[in-house]
Amino acid sequence: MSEFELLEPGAPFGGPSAGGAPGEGGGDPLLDGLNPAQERAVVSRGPALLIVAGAGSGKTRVLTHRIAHLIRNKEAWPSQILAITFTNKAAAEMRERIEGLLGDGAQGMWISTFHSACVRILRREAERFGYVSGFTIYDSADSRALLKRIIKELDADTYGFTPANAGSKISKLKNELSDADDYAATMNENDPRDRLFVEIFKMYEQELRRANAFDFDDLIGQTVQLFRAHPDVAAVYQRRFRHILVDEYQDTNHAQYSLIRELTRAVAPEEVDRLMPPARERELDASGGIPPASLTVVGDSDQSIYAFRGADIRNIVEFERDFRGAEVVKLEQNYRSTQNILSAANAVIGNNFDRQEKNLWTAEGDGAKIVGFTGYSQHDEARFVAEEIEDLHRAGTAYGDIAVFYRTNSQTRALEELLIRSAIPYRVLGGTKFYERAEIKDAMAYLTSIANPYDPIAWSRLLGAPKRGVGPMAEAHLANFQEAQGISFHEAMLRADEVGALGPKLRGTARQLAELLTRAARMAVGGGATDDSAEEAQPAPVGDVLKLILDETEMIEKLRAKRDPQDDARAENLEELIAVAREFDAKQPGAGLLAFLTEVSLVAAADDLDDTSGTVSLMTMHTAKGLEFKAVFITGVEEGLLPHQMSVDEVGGISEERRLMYVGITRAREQLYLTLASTRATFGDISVAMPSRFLQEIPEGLIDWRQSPGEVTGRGGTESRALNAPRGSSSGYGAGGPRSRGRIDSSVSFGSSGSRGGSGAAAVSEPASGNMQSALEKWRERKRQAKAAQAAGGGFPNMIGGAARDNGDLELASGDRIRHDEYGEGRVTSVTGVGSKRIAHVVFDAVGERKLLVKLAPISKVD
DNA sequence: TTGGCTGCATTTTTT
DNA sequence: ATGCAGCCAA
Repeated sequence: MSEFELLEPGAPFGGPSAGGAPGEGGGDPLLDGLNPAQERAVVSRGPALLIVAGAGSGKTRVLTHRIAHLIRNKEAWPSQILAITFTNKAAAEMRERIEGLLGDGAQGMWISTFHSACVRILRREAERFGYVSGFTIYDSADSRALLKRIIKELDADTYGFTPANAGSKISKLKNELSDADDYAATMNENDPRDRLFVEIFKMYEQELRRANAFDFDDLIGQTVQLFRAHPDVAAVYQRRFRHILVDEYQDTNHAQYSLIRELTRAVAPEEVDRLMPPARERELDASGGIPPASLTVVGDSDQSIYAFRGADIRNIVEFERDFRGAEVVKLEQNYRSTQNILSAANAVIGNNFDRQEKNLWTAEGDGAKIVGFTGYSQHDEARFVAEEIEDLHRAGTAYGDIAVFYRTNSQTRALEELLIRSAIPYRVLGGTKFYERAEIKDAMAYLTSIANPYDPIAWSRLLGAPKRGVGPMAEAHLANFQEAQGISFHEAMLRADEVGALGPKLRGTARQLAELLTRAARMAVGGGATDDSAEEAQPAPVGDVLKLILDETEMIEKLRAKRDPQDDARAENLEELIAVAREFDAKQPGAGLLAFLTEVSLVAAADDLDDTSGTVSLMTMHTAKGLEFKAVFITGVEEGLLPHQMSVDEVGGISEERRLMYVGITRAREQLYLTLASTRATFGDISVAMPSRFLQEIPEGLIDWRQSPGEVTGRGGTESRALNAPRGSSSGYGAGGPRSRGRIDSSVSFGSSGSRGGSGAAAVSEPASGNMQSALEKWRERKRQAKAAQAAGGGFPNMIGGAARDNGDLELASGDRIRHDEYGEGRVTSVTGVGSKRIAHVVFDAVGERKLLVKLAPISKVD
């Protein structure tokens, strides 16, 4: 491949810097404006370097400048650089910044994620170990689909196995580079569950191989195995990459660590002799081997938040012991946040006992105080967030500079609802990703199957989408035939006539489908030219292949023909997919179907951040890592949520949650909001939420409570103080500045007729002190208002009323007269259910009998 | 075989 | 509350 040609010119290897003495300032533009620690991190040379980079300490700058410095000084060729990041987004940004420093000089560098780098290697070397270069990459949904079949076949569900738990167990093992045999060797022989798991694991591996597919974890693990089993293959990369740089090193797992180890191994003299092309004199050390690559890792153990998926914090903690002669540079000066924000971050993280001391500081000022707010419910909390965002926006902060973080994806609902209502443009990062949508997966299944006609998951999926009368029975017959003949699924369908059990109609359908896939496959590789002319045979653009599939299957038309408005959205998503493919074709002409599939498989949540301009960003705190915003809201700062309930019994769980909180806090440049709710609905039931312990770890002077937890629970006293609520010296509700607090309550009834807007605004416009008395008073006032709102009736039934409306303690009994916004008046015949699930059976005068959820229905009592 | 209905589990974070 | 899975009827 062409990358290797870049090795040609004689390059000095890790030797004394050939040119311009670094470090002497000397107006080197790459060192201008760096602080001493940063400069050291750029110019240091040696076998290994650990850059301990606190949040916001300019590590990307250091990393990019270090690479540019190596190139500029002719210490390395671009092709000898391997830079590994965690997300594609980070990789793209790094490449961009290096190009900014070097121009075209960045050509030929490998700047990618662990996963992309491994795919690249595996595709090139796949044949060596029984795979084909066109292998499919299974995402977790695909893995689960496969596991589901296996568990069913083994009847393992009766032992409590689910695709999810078996999958995560397998994933954990693979991250440790263990296989089924390793597990079998250490398991309890007498435990049937263990033995069954080994069965599942083995069958899973076998099926993956048969499908010519890798799962996510394999990408790393198999690359390591490849290097270990084939030293000559490893030597190619060990020789090639002279400088390896790894970002977010604290989040590497054992497999990734091993990969780095393999890549930074010296090449033994006897391997050198087998190298193609022959090694050059200057590449060799005294023994006749090739010396190990230099390794630079950047990380911050305080930001390690992926232990749950195998990240091993020891990788960074023990780096110095691991890589002899390693130098350590600490970056502690923060260039991102105000001192108040940093103090809060330091205070929180300081409660983790087993950490290296590190203190972020900034030369900038204290900045604004952190704002705290406690809502009565998650809707109340969300409303506060929405209103603050409006205020920020009015005051000149762009929407794109604002982010809202949360612990779990399910928290987006309430937030989205209020943002929509407030007409605030926003986007949700992560969560249900574009490529996880059913219709997109359907369409992608065709492309996957074209690239890999042995993939049963893709094939099975495309059979049923769109519906064409092929059910489980027909699928099983075809699959059996496929397996018995050892042919691809496409061939099996092409020869459907030989499958006795199939009716004539199904045979026809199968053949037709096979012909379409074959035609598309021929298009994808290049017009089906003969071997000799293969070079001229141009592979068709991915967009054209996709278009052919969608046209022939009429997937879009069929969706449009349905009545459900959701299906219109699905059709649009498919149009969007075509656009995505076309864009890919334009950006990487001739890259081909396989490259497109790879890219799609490896896009991460944070990757589609690119076009964040003009919208508020919503994301989990995990997704937020590596990003920064002028204003940040951290929501749901409650016990059970942050720290999450699931983490409390796990060893080290709380510490990890604390680091997550730390990551969240340190994303903010100027303004930080911490919000929570005193009650939260989970599974439809409402439960009381306690403020997070992390709140108490923040010095009280740093937080300006707009509404403290004490005020909201009504049990003010103790909690107020514990939670730094302003005692007496309240900066309470409404005293916060030139804003009209009234909006908070008026928006409760947003969407209903404006008839009671006035009273709502009046009710809370008076400043209140943070004591219990007034908190209670306010709470009562709120209730009164809510009642008044109901009594007023009227309003728009279609507004997202459910959330804002909460009839709460509305008591109904058989015989009561009520008024419904839509149905008019009626009489209650009975009330069933309890609590929030009470249902009123009502006979309406106009429309007859209806069943209504008392809590949420737009109803009120008529006296 | 499909589509609709009912019942149930769901909520930790992701390359 | 919602979405998915499994069951049943057409």
